[in-house]
Amino acid sequence: MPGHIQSLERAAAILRLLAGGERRLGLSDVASSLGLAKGTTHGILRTLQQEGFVEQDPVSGKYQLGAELLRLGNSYLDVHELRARALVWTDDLARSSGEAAYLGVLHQQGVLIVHHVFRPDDSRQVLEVGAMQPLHSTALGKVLAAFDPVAHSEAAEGERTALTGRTVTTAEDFEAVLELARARGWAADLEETWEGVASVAAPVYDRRRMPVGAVGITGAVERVCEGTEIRARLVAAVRDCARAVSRDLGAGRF
Amino acid sequence: MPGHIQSLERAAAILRLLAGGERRLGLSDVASSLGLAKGTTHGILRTLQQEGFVEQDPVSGKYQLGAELLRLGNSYLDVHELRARALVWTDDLARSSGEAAYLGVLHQQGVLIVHHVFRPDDSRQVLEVGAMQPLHSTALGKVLAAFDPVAHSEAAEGERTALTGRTVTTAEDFEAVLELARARGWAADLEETWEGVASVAAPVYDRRRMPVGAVGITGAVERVCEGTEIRARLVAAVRDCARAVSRDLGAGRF
DNA sequence: AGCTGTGGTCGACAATGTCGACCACAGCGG
DNA sequence: CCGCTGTGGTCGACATTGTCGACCACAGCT
Repeated sequence: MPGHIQSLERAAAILRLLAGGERRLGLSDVASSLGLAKGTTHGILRTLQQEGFVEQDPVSGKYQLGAELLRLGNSYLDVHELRARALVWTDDLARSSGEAAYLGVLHQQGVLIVHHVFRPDDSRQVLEVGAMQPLHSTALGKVLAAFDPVAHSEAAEGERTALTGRTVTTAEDFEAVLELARARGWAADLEETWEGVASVAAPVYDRRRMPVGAVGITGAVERVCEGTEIRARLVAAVRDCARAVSRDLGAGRF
Repeated sequence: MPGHIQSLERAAAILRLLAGGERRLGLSDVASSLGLAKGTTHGILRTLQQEGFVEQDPVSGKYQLGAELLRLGNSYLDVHELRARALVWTDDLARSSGEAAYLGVLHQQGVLIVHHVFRPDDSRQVLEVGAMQPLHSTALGKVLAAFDPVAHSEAAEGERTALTGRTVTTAEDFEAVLELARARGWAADLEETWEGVASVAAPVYDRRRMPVGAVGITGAVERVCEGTEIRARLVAAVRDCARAVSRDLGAGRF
């Protein structure tokens, strides 16, 4: 049995390394970072380059990620059934709530944003599709951790770094937060990830009633909150959206 | 010399195959499509799955692209210098022109959209970042083919399929179109790709004065055109934007 | 010049990935 | 109900394939 293909694992490690570092990396950097021989690293990089997964700056010789990854990532979105179903509903959610709407799924130890609808005003906003958010501090992450067992263990085992003064970091407090989310059917993030920013999210279920993702909205705490709580109207809008997407996926009535 | 790593090339072929087909593919489909033994294919797929590049539907056993590709594709955008410089200028372009703005680069035989600013109204629009456009019929593609020698040979060798009745397909006509683009410094697409849709684009240069991409706008022909020509105001806006981005990249004055 | 770094090449060696037969299971039709 | 045919998946022998580390050419500093 060819357990796992070594060269592929190494290629993946190289890609992740290039994705992590802000700027381009040289051949020697890559080789030493992964503990590989230069020749080996060069062979992998050359092949990755030929396939378009990696590009090389002709003058400096440094390597960076390639365009083919963007194209394939886009194709991933096309195939994604959850995202396809959620497109129209999240659009309505952003419109009715007046805030940016997000759709996230569990990926490794975080939430991967697979859809993002801009807040419906003319402000300049950057698209966050493909970005990762922490499980322990965001509304999307808490929802996943509360309702998806896999996400729960990832969140429990992972580190809970304090991103603001309000971030929940201890295991007991975090479990209490998840318990509350399970009881209420939704989760909130009150300046626990970014100062001045709050979010609400609710789970999306598939036809087997298994949680497959979370939808939510994020916005300035002054707009999203009323006192120390999320505005009830927004909570209702998010939950309605999550139910609508779940129904589209075949989860039936609740 | 380890020419090219076979297993990596095969893995890339599998990913492209999965990206091409609309729906998920089974192990046997993949193996027969690529002419590989099932065992070999399974080994590659298993590794790709472990690395997150491929996901497997637990019930049907079919394979599809994985979330890690989206994450890496997003990282590619972060590193992309051209895109980073263009962010603010394309935003202004969309605002001043009232149309959707695009930034594209050459990738294989087409234009890869690396940035897309929605038309500034409340209509529902789908993000096209990561999508590909043809070189021979779109304004972005013509600009690249006219100014970038590599793009030119790709376009000349590639097939020019007629997407509408107005698509330029013969080699002579196409070269004339490119000559016009070089003379004017910009290119147009008057319903040559989609019925009722027109676009304008201009080239972006880097610090070595080499063309590295193209910016442009796309919109309904009634709004973008005046008679049989693009509105002069929009052409000027696109060219200004292209110059601004080029200047940001260090191309200096023209 | 000479040093030290870079990316890149080469060839020997064996670890590695490949192949094709084989297995367990599921769905279908007789 | 039972084989048939399809699926995804496993296994072990074989040799192809990728790996290693020394080596090369070049560039930028001392």
